Amino acid sequence: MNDIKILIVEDEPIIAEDIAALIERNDFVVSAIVYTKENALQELQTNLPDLVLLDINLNGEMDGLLIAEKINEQFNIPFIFITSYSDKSTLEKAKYTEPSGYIVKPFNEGGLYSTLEIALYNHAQKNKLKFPPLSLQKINKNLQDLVSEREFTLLELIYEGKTNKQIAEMLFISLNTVKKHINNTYLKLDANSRASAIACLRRLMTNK
Amino acid sequence: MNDIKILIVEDEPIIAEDIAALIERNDFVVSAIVYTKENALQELQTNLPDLVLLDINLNGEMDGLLIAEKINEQFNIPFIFITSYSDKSTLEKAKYTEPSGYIVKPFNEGGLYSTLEIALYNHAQKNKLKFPPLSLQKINKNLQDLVSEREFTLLELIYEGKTNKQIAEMLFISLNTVKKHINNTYLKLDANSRASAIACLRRLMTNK
DNA sequence: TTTTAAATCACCCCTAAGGGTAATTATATT
DNA sequence: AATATAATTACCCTTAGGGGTGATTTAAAA
Repeated sequence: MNDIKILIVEDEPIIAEDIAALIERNDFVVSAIVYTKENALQELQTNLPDLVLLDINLNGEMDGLLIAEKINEQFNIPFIFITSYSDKSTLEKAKYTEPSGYIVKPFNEGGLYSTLEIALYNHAQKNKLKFPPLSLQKINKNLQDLVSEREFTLLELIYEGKTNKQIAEMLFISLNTVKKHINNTYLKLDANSRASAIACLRRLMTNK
Repeated sequence: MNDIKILIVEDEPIIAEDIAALIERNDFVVSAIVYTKENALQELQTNLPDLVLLDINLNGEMDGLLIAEKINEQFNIPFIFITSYSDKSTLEKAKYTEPSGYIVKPFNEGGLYSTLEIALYNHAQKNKLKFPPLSLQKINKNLQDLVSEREFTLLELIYEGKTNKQIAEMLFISLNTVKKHINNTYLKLDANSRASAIACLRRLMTNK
C-alpha cells in the first residue's frame, strides 16, 4: 500500500487521540502513538514512518528536541513540532533542528492538515534543490549590463559542458555567431573563460 | 539596520493591520501592506522584503498563487500563505509553489510567529544547500577509477574558474604538472574540457 | 522615420588548454 | 626488498577557445 504513515509523539493521550483522529480523517495512516522519548526512538528504528508529529515537552523534559536531532542524523524524514510553548527560548532551540513546521496549540484542523501536506511535499522536493537550473532573471538581477535571452540559451549549453561546435550545431547557427555571443556574454559577466563564466553564474544565482 | 522586513499581501485591511501589529510586536519590520496583486509585484520590485505573508485569495481571485510563482522565479525569499481556505483543491495548488508555511485563519500569535522564525531560518539554511561545495567522497562514490586528493584539489580550483597558470602558481607546482593532473582527472571523469568536467561534477554530486 | 539593439556571420590572431609519451622521485604496500 | 601508486616534471603537437574589428539583417523603440 501507498499510504503515508505518521508517527505521533505526544505525552497527553487525549491530544494524541485527537491528532490521530484528525490524521485518519485526512486519509493518512497513524503508524503509532508513543508517549516517551524511548518509545519514539524505538519506533523510528523498527517501523520508520514517513513523517513525525513531535511534542517538544514530554513529561516535563524537552525530549522532543532530542528526537528531532536523532531524526536529522539518522533518518531522512520530515517532522513537525506540535507544542503549547511558543516562547522565544523554546522556539530558538527548536528552529535549529530545522523542522518542517511548528504548530502551536490550540491548533485547527485545516492548519495541521495543510502543514502536513506541505511538509511532505517540500521534503520530497528537497533533493532536487541541489544545483538548481539557471535562471535568467536571477542572473540579470545582479548585473548592470543585461544578458539577452539568446545569450542565456548559449550560457545554459556552456553550463552543460557543450563545446562551441556542438552549440552551433544544436542551434543551427554558425560557429562564428556562437563565438560572438559568448564573447559578448563574457564582457557582461566579467569572465574570460567557460570555467570562470560558470563560477560567475553560480555566484549570481546565489547572491540574492 | 539589520531588521527583517516583511511584506503583507492581504485584501482585508482589518486582518492586515492585525498581522502587522503582531509582526511589530515581535521585532520585525513591516515593509508594506498591499491589497492587490499588482501592488504586491510592484513592491517586490522596488522594495524587496525578506519574507512575504501571502493571502491566497485577493478580491475573489487566487492571485496569491501567482505572486508565489513570481517570487520563486525571480526572488530568493521565503513566503508563507495565510488563508481561510484549507480545502484540498486550494491546498493542492498552493503546495506546488513550495511555501515555507501555510497558516489557516483564525491563527494564533504564537503560531504565526513560530512559522515566521522557522521559515526564515530554514530558508537561510536552504541557500547553503544550493550549489554545495564539492565533496571528494560523493564524487568517488559514483566512479570506478577514483580521483585522488591532489587531483581533487585541482578540480576545486577548476570549479572556481581558475586557469592552469593560476593553479600552478597557487599550488607551487609547474604548469606541466597541472596539465598532467587535469588530464588524468579527465580520463576518470570521462570529460574532455573544463566545462564538461564541471557539468560532470555537478552530476556526480547530485546522483546520491 | 530614424535610431537603437539584438542576432547573425566572416576573418584574423594568438594563447590556453587538451592529448600523448616518457622519466624521476617519494611514499606506501606487500 | 620489491612493487605499486601518486606526484612531479619535461617536451611535443594540435585545436578549441578567447579577443578584436567590422558588416548585414531584423525588429523594436523613440
